[in-house]
Amino acid sequence: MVARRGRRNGAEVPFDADNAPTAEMPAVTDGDPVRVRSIPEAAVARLAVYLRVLSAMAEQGSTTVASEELATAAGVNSAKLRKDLSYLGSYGTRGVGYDVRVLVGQIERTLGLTRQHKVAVVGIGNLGHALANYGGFPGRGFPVEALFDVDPDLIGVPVGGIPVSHLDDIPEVCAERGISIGVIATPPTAAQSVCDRLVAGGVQCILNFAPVVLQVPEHIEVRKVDLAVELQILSFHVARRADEKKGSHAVGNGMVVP
Amino acid sequence: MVARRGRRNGAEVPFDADNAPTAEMPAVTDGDPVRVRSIPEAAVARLAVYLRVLSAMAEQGSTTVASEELATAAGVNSAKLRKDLSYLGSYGTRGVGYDVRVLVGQIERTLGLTRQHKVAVVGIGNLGHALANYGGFPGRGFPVEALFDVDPDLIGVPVGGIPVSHLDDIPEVCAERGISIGVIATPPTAAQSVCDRLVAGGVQCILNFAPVVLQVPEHIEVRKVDLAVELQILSFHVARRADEKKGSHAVGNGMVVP
DNA sequence: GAATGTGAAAGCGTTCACAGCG
DNA sequence: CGCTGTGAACGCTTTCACATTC
Repeated sequence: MVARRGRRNGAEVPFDADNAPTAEMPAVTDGDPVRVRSIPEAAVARLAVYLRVLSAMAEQGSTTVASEELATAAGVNSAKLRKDLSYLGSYGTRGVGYDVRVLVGQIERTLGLTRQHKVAVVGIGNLGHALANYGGFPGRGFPVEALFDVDPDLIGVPVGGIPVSHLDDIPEVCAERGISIGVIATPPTAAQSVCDRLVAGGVQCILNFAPVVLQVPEHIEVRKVDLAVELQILSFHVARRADEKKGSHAVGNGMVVP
Repeated sequence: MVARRGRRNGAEVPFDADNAPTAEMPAVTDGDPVRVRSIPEAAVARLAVYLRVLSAMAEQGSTTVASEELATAAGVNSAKLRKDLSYLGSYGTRGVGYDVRVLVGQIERTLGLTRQHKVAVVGIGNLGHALANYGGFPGRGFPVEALFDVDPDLIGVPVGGIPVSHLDDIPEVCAERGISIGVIATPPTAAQSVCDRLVAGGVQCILNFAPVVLQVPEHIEVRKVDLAVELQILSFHVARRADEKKGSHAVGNGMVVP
């Protein structure tokens, strides 16, 4: 996966390649004082997955879960899972497992999900439409509060309950409504300019669906979702597999081409 | 199940790198034509990005490009870029740079883009619709050749030129049409069952938009695109930043005290 | 007995810095 | 001289394995 990674551009920074995911915090105990040791970026992504699995388990009435079980459900191995959870602190009970609700709470806190993050979607084409209609976005906590497009026919039309505004109004509207996450679902040509306006509007993070490498200031976090890249990675694996005729030994499914 | 982790080797040629984890091949790679070695997964993802940038450059008439320039355009540093390209072989000219067209060709070949990969989209809701309408999918080479849904009102209706079939017909239709990539855009509850049927239909790779961890046989490659996870990662960074008022002093990677 | 939490080791991936070549 | 190609150093992740705790 992934693989991923967002920001970074700033061409020539002398030293300080920054980018080190560090997040430190004061200490201890439960309650609100979050204790955030620096958590590896890779672990953060998995925490979100664990959270989903745990939520499902909670709904089904599970109260505790062992690392092995949770790991399996999340598609990782148990050592990794325990290590990941250990970044949150020690919330398990030896010989028993983890309390599901406690863990849900801890992960939510760590991921900052106790706060709401208002989302703007830019580009109300097929994809933007789909995103806007997700209605309150996955698992709530990410309400869509602004939509933008250039198409005059769309301006003012409500999509998923929110009227579409014009691209030109991005900075004001975002600032006004306190948008913290901008989603770019425009054609590639518009993406950079949209991005700049989002930044101008005070947005802190950007989720970019446009196939472009965005240039952003240091302090803006960017994640990209690139369909073409995903498909090409899959294509690579298909090709690799096809060339793997060599392995000979009992590989299930032969399918070789001389 | 465990997250997969494939052995990866190169894409090409009779020779099969011994693919043992550690070993780099001894340097002896002389100017041989395309001798393969294993390409890191992370590099593969970037190759796709380089390819896009290079194609754009080619269209604008560039014939050669230096690593520094290409790297900047792709949002990486030049050392990484050169390393990545070196996995393809030596196609640059010292003191000059890379020939754009040659590089495009090499990357396409490595990514398996010289072949077509037929795509099926399952779940013709908002997102599936958007995907189906991408029409021939990003950058051609990934024609959508089958659509599936459960909704009786949708069956038979053409979307983006392809009539929608029923989920139950996934195995037959996929096998018939030689689908190699399945895209899952269904609600989470349906995803695993859809996945199983795609596999039964001979699909080799799956791109999963549903927020579920899919269980698949060893030989199937899965990539997931998870909106909720992306947003939660961004949320984490917002939270981290908010808590960062603490270290106060300038960016310099403050290793803060507990 | 059972399962967590974690140092230490093993793998990977990125960056450095320079040799090598046009 | 300029720029590629790459061994080697470095740092992040994952895995191992076991002491620790309930």
